[in-house]
Amino acid sequence: MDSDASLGSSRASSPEVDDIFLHSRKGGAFSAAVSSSTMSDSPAELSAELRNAMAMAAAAGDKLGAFKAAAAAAAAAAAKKDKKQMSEPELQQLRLKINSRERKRMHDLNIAMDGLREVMPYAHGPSVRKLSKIATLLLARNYILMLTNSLEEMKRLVSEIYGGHHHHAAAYHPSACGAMTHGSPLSGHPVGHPVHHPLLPSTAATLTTGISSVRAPPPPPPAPPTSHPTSHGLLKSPSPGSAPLGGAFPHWSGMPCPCSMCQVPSAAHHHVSGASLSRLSADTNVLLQDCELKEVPGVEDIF
DNA sequence: TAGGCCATCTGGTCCT
DNA sequence: AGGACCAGATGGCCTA
Repeated sequence: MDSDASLGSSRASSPEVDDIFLHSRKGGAFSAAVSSSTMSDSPAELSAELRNAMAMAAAAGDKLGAFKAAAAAAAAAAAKKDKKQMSEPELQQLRLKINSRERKRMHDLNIAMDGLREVMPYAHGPSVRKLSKIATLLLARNYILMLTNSLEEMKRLVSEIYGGHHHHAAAYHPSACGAMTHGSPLSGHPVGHPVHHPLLPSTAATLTTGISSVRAPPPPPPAPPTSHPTSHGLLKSPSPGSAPLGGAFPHWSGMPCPCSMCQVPSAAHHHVSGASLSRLSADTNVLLQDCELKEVPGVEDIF
């Protein structure tokens, strides 16, 4: 049906997104997200030849598939000739085929972006605006840095517990996290780094399988925000019944909060144009809802 | 209404 | 040669 299926990547370094998100795309959420984009597959200036092909194919199937099939067929025929020798309709078919590929590529990119959004610790739900692409990327970067810091901190603590040397103590996470403001030395640090640790429940599995696991139905309304006193238990497991990193983000009680206390050092700051800051700040406010932190410390603290 | 975000088209370049 | 990748242009939609 879909000629795009035959237009798979030819690069070994480009894993087919269908493979990665196979199960997810069978669900409704992704499909809806992807199909929400407008498909202008029927330009007004279609050649009569193409319209005929489309009409014939459309009789047997859906319009988009028919269109793509016709375009692919024509393009395949046209491809045998030199571009300079191709007729106008043939060039048009080729152009349509290329456009279709590019659309698919961008759709795949958006699917990956949605997958990234799903594992990001921010409020999900129909009433919450989706993170923009740039905000998603910046948050993801920060999140990774945060997890990295947490991992190092845990390594340090473990070495302390087992009588190891106190190497690079306080070198990581010099913020208020730790013994200072979070009640206990361990509180305030997120669970979820993909490295299995004997003292912690393995989260590697959930992190990796969450990507390809079956996507849950459309996200439920945002989970009740968890406040600091209860949300920073380091060793807490995900709440029962929640799908770890799949579907709507289950708001792990141990998830890192994006508040300024838990943010990475300022070295992680990046360059964001002033014009973008207002929008990013707006997006950031969504993140802060999880923490019940209404004061926005400034975008620099988040991104 | 301006600005931001996004999808799409398009031509060029790079890679396999 | 074909396809992936990239960036610029364009137009639509939405929000402050």
